[in-house]
Amino acid sequence: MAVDRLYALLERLGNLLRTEERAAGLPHGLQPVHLQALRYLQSCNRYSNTPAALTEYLGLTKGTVSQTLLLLEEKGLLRKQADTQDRRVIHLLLTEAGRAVLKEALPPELFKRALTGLPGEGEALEEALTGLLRSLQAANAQRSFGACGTCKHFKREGPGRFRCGLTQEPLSREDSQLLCREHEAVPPAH
Amino acid sequence: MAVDRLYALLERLGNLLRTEERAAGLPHGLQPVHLQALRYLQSCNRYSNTPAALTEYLGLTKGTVSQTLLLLEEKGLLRKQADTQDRRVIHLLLTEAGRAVLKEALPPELFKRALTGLPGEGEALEEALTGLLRSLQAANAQRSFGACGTCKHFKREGPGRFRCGLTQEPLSREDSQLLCREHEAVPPAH
DNA sequence: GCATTTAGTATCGAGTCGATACCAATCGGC
DNA sequence: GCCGATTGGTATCGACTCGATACTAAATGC
Repeated sequence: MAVDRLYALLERLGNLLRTEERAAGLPHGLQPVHLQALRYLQSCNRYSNTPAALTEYLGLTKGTVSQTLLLLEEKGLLRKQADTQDRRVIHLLLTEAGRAVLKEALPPELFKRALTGLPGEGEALEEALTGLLRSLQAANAQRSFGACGTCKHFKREGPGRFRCGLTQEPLSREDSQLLCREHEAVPPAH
Repeated sequence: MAVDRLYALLERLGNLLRTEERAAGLPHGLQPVHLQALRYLQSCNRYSNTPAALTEYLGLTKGTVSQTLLLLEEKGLLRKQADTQDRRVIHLLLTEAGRAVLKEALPPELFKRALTGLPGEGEALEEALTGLLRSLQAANAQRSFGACGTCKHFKREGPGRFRCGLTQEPLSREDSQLLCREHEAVPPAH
């Protein structure tokens, strides 16, 4: 029974967010999925700003995402840059216009206002939702797209010096806060 | 900053649910919004099973919802019944087939599985999400569509005997658990 | 080297969704 | 009562999402 109620709650919240997002994108002629793509590209690292990564993130098919990107490029909100190593790969970079739109539209004003009344800045809620999301992603065999610094491959080498255990690349403090498509959550301590 | 993270979390959860829902509806040729409509109609009371109420619940326009209902009626998942009092109003009733589809499809299997691992049956999460939803609905000047028994018009008249302070109608125990479009949350105690 | 896999694009059709226009019934003044 | 305003619902249209399928090109594996 509790499962049904939780499901209904999440569905309703999702719809509300979507409606808000639709309204927020309307002045710019953007749909919810466009804003979501822009937001992802703004917060992902340099290995995860490709159509394929975005496809996994959004949970859509690559054909659908390809169309979305075409539209965003036409509107001048992002540009494509060929990868120097792998000539099949394309990197998606937000333009200044893209950043500006995002800054104006997300999160929607009403969402921010509704959240100010939340107890304890919503820390507990954030933790609970993260747990739920990880659980759902695990059940779906989906990537988690967490922040680099919370990944099990993340290694501390000194004050302000980090490294990725997977690519062996050094990481800056800013890097550690970006989303990574290779992210794997640290298994919870028992 | 915490607002951004919370927003991202909710957006992602919403997308995941939507993807699940899409998959769950596919075998029946139904879209997410169709399942949502069926679920609402299953759990709302007899004053709230109209196109207008569903429109408010889903946050769409009445034209859009009218189309959705046309499709569901064609598929034999619901039937329409004219109101005896107000001849403009139509009541939407799930058919057996509609109930069957819903029972099979929602909540999606993976969601149920993901939730079993949640601490404390998710009671705390449910409470937090309810608070967030109410807050968002208030900010949006939207109706809350809560269960009748949690409404400020709900009156206890004795063991198992209730009454709605708005319509003055007597309510059964089952009535008290159904969603109502006139629902207004009890203001939180200070 | 050659089959397989992976990254991305192109095209098509089904369907959502909002906007606009419309009709019928009810309600509110008076 | 009566007439304008409001409410409940439908119809139609166009923009857009999304999945499915088919395709190209580059990389990978054996």
